[in-house]
Amino acid sequence: MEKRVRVRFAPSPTGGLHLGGMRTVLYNYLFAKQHKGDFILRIEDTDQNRYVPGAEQYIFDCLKWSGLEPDESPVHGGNYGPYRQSERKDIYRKYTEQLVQQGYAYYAFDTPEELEKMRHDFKTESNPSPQYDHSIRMKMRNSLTLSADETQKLLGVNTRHVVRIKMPEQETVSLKDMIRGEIHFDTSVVDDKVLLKADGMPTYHLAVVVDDYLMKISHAFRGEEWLPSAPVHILLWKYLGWEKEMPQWAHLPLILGPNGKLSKRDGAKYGFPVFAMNWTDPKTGELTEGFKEKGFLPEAFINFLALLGWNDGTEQEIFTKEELIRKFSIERVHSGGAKFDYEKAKWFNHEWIKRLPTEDFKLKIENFTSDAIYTTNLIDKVIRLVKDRCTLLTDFEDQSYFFFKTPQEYDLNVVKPKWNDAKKLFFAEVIRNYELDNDWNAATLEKNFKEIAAVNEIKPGEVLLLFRIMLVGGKFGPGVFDIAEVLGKEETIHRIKKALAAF
RNA sequence: GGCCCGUUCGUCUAAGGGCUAGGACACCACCCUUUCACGGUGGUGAUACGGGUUCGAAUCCCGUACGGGCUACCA
Repeated sequence: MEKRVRVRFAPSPTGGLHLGGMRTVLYNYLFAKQHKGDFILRIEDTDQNRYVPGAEQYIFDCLKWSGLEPDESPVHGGNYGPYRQSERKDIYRKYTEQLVQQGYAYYAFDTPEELEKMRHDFKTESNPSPQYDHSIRMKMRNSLTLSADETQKLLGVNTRHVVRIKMPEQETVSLKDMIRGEIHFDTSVVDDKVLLKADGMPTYHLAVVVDDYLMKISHAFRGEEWLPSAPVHILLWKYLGWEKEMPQWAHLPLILGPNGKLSKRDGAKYGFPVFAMNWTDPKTGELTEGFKEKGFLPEAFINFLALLGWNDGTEQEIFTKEELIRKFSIERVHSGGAKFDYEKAKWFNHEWIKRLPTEDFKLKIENFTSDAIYTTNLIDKVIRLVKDRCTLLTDFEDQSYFFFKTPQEYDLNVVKPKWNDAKKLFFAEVIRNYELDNDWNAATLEKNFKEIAAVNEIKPGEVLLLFRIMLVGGKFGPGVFDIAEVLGKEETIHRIKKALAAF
């Protein structure tokens, strides 16, 4: 049977597209691709209050950058549309009516004020948050307590109402989770969840069941936070007569921050991204940083995300997307939450940068490097020398600017104690020697440099560091003769002369 | 409060009744490099606690503690 795996998002980045949400996408994607099935994205536009302009496109951009594009979605289309819930209101209404007729659900006319009063009146020390459940529902205004005539009258004049599921008393609902095994719930402690809201839009509980059935979803993986409402969904599958077609469930563990669950705030507070890409909230103007703009490769992003709660049982840590598709198994996903470690995430990125061919690296750093540097003819040579020193793509310019700019200042603290007339003469000789050099490669440059030092009875250690300061200004950078080779004869000699004047 | 989920080095994790509990990140030391990184070698460091089952428990069972989630006309 064909596998159809789906993930759902609210059109609001905070509604699920942080690290945890992205990992949910990733696991759904890997499972679908492994079984040659379809990966389906749904958009949860059931709550207009949560809708954020531009968020839907942003979600797709993030998936595209990560290489996790869905096969079916509101923007990609498919044979099971429409894919937006706001366009499926009639469908939800129809199944809701069916549930009411069969006695599995009921109309509730309680106003928000009445609900609030209920929560206040029934609040006790041992029950701080009373629920609309079997013990309360007969004390409220709904089609269970009202006569049929009264109910019809209220409905006839379009009284605002919701439809609630009628949770049975003292039944045990069991769920078989692919990660956690069998889980049991007592229906007495689950409340009568709203299925259809007063505005005619479904809640998640109704939509997830109706959509999954109609769209022939075979596997549904979602965050652990959904576990408590799973009995509602299972009962709905049963009540609607679709139990045999119910998807297989897996509830993924949470991703935690430095203290407690990972939040958008953690990112700002500890200086690491929690979103795949930069997001500017159009309402507040607040910017949340993304891994992309921070200088991460998408390959590294999905690699560390996949390993946050899963491994293949070997000691392998670096996986390509293709390897992940091949080796992923939902059964090996952990049941416990995982704390996000930014240092390790950076390590993954470094590993991926080291594996990147220089031509690919060059393409990746284009947006992180100023034009003045990127367009020089030295760039390819510099990349070869500097690439492996970059942990983030943004590191490149810091690691290479001195190739393109003659030092204006020198680390004189290093120079002073070593500087004397003998060194001055030594470098004058180096200049003379290098001026005659037609080969200009690091090996001969080093050989000649050390020969001159030997002749002058100077230990190479006495002058190597000075040479470095002359070329780059400080104690940093790749091998000093490699730098000289890339700089070229003219610039190298120019820098020595300039430094000689400045020391 | 109730319900549900969870707990192995600081962090991510391996070990599914049987050797000195293995690896990675981070940290430390040494080597390499007369810079800083990379790299190499080594080191510090964990089965939450208490019972039970068993010849034998990180592993199975019970309890406790701790952490997390849910408890909306949000997802």
